[in-house]
Amino acid sequence: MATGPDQRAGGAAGRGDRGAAPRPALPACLTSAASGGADRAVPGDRGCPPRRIAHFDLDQFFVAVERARDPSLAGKPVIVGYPGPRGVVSTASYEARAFGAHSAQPMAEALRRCPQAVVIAPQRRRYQAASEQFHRILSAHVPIVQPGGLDEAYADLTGVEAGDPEGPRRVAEGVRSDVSDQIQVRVSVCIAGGRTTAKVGSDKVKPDGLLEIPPGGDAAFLAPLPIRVLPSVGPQFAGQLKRAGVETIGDAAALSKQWLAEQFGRRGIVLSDRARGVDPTPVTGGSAPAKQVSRETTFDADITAKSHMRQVVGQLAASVAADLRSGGRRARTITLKLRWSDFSTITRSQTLPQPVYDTEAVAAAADRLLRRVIAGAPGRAVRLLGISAGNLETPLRQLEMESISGADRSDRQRRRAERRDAALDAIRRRFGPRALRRGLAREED
DNA sequence: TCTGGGGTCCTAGGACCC
DNA sequence: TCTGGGGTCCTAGGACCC
Repeated sequence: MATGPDQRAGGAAGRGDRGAAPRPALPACLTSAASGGADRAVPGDRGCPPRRIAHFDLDQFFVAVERARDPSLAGKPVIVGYPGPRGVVSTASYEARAFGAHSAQPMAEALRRCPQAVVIAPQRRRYQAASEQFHRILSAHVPIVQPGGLDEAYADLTGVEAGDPEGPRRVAEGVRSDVSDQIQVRVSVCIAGGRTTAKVGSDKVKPDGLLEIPPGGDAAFLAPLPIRVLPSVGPQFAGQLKRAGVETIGDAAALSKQWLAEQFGRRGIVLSDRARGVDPTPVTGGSAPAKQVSRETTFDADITAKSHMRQVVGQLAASVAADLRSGGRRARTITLKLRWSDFSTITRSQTLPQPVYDTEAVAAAADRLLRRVIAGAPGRAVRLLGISAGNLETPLRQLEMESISGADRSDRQRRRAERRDAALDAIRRRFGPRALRRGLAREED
C-alpha cells in the first residue's frame, strides 16, 4: 500500500534521522523531507537558499598521520596495516598504490606488488587523536558537523555567509587550509545538494581536491559514474544490478522506482532516489552514542585447543567490559562471534535479565556461549574469536550506575567485582589497554 | 591474493502476549 | 474448538562502510 508520490517520505528520512543526536535548526523549507526534500531546494524556490552539503574526506589519512610524526616517510611508499601472516592493508600511500597496493588487500599480496614499502602497524590512538583535531577544526568553521568516521565528516553549509553563493566554497577552503597547516593532512571536499553526491564527489576529486556541484546539478553529475560508487551499493548489490542491465548511476535513474522496489525491496527505493540525486537526509549535529561495543581477533594460525579459546574469550570479554565502563554504558546482550578455519562464521548471543558492565558477568556469558559452540564441534579449528556487547542502555552517570549495578547478585560479590574492575581500569588508564592480560591459566590442552 | 577490526542497518523466523 | 492477526522481543545471518 505504500506506493504513490508520498512514499518517498519513508525511505527518504534515512539513517541520519534515527540517531539520538539533536536536530539542527534549519530553515523550514529545508527540513521537510516528508513534503518534498532535496529536489525542492533549488534556486528561486520561495527565496530559500539552495541546500549546500559538504563532504570532507582526509587523504590517505593513516599514512598522513604517520608522516606528520616522521617526515622521513615523505615521498616513500608507505603501507599502514597489520604485518602478520593474515594482516591486511588499512591505508596505502599514493606511492604504494602506484604499484598496485590498496586498502583491504592481504598484506602478503601488497608486499609482493610493492616490496620496497615501509610497513607500519596501525596506531589507533594516534589516528583517533588526529581525527578529533580534524573535527575540532571543522567545527570552528561550521556550526552543523556530523562525523562520518575517523577521516570524514559532513557539514551543512546552506546559507553560510549570509547566503553569498561563494560562501560555501570559501568556508571549505578555510577548513582545507587550517587542517593542512595544523595537522599536515590534506582534505578533499565536495559541495553538492545532498550527502550522497557530496560523498561521491569528494572521492572523485582526491587527492587534495575541491569540487562544487552547482545547485540542481546532482543528477547530471552522478549519471555517467559506475553504479558501484554509490554508498550502499557494494559488490553483491552491484552484481545483481549488472544482471538487471544497470551499470551506471544514470541507468538506475532511468528505471521506474516501482520496478526497482519490486526487484530489490527497500534498497531499490533508496537506490531510485539516490540515483536521481534525491537525498534529503539531514546533516545532524554531533554523533549518536554507540549501539555496540566489540573486540575480535584473528589468530596467526588456526587454533584447536579449548583452553586457548576460553582464555582468549576471557581477554576479549575483559576488554569489552572495560570499554563499557569507561563509556558509562551497560549491555544486556552478549554475542560470541566465531570463524572456523574454512572462513564460515557464526554468531551466538544471549540476552541477560539485567544489563551488565563488569568483567565477570560479560566473561561468564561469553564463556557459556563458547562452550555451547565447541561442544557441538569438538576439535574443529578456529580462525577468529570475537565478543560484542549490544542492547546498550542509555548512557548513565556514574552515581546512578553504582546505585543499580548487579541487582541480581549479592552485595558482597558485587562490591568485590567492582573493586577489582576499578583497580584494573586504573592500571589500563596509566599504562594503556594492553597492560593487562586476564589472569587465566595459560596451559594448553 | 586466501580474505583485519570496529561498526551500522536490514531481513526473517519463532516465541509470546493480547 | 482450531483458528485469527498484530506487536514486540530474541536470535542468526548477511551486506555494507571506513
